[in-house]
Amino acid sequence: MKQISSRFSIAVHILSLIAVSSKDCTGDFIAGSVNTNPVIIRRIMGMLKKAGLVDIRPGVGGASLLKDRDQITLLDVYRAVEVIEDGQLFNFHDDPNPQCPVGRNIEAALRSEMKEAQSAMEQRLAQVNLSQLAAQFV
Amino acid sequence: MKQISSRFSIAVHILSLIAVSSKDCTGDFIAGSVNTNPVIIRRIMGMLKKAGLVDIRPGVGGASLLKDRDQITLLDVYRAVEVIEDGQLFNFHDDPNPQCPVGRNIEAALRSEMKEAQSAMEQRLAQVNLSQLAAQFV
DNA sequence: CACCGTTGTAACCATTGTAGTTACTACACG
DNA sequence: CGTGTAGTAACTACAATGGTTACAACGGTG
Repeated sequence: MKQISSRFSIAVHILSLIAVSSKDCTGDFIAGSVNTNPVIIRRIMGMLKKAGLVDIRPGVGGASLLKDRDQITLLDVYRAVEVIEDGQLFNFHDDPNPQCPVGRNIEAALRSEMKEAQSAMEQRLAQVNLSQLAAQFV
Repeated sequence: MKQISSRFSIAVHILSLIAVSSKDCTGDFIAGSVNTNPVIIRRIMGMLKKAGLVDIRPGVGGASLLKDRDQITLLDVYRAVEVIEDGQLFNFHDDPNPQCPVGRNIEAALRSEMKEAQSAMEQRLAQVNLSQLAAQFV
């Protein structure tokens, strides 16, 4: 299966850098720490900006957090960069046969469980914020 | 992002059919209820067979469960069909820069949280078995 | 045994998401 | 104005997915 995109881990990396770094964080500087192309960083920072997590200064460069470090959770970051259709982690096969009792009823039953499982994961992500994470790499 | 493959929902559909159906479940019959190509069904049933969940009779056709309905959880099905590298739902970007304090330490910290989030989802899937699901479509 | 329906695969295709690259424009400041 | 940065568009390469056709292997039944 396709894993959840590394955009998420890169985004967390970006925000951590901005959080702990006193100096100006330019896209190229971040790209050096993440070890990837600056355009990748700019794309993801664009998503973080759109989500209202960071402020980016065009022209002169540099980024800063728009919220307090302990107000940004991993779920916020996940939601900012993992744009899925309808936010549904699980895919459901199209058009089960309504003539069949199983085909007719399985969708509602299974979708409910899928939603619960996804929610369990998201709740766990919501428990961790940037401060807690940054404290782990002293 | 790419959603979790519909193989999972189809696999649950297949097992539900086998569980509630008294007559022989052939691949073509199941394909009719799922509303897809029989080869898709055979591929997924092959995974379920390899996982030890079902027994399939070649030649004459027909499948049956190898475990009791309440001994097969959604997590069993998920693990049977969603084969990910190392079983890791989250992807982590390669080779953060070890020269940078953030790049050097973020991987361990973040991987730990990713593991917890994935585990939370899987634990939720493990709470539901085929009997409970089948009971929902009376 | 011959036939028939089924399972088990291999091969191929179109579509989509991902990650990366190059190139260019827009912007802010000294 | 010149420099360095952000913001994008366009393109490539690669992999997963879902689907399709085709064919071999298998197991009963007439």
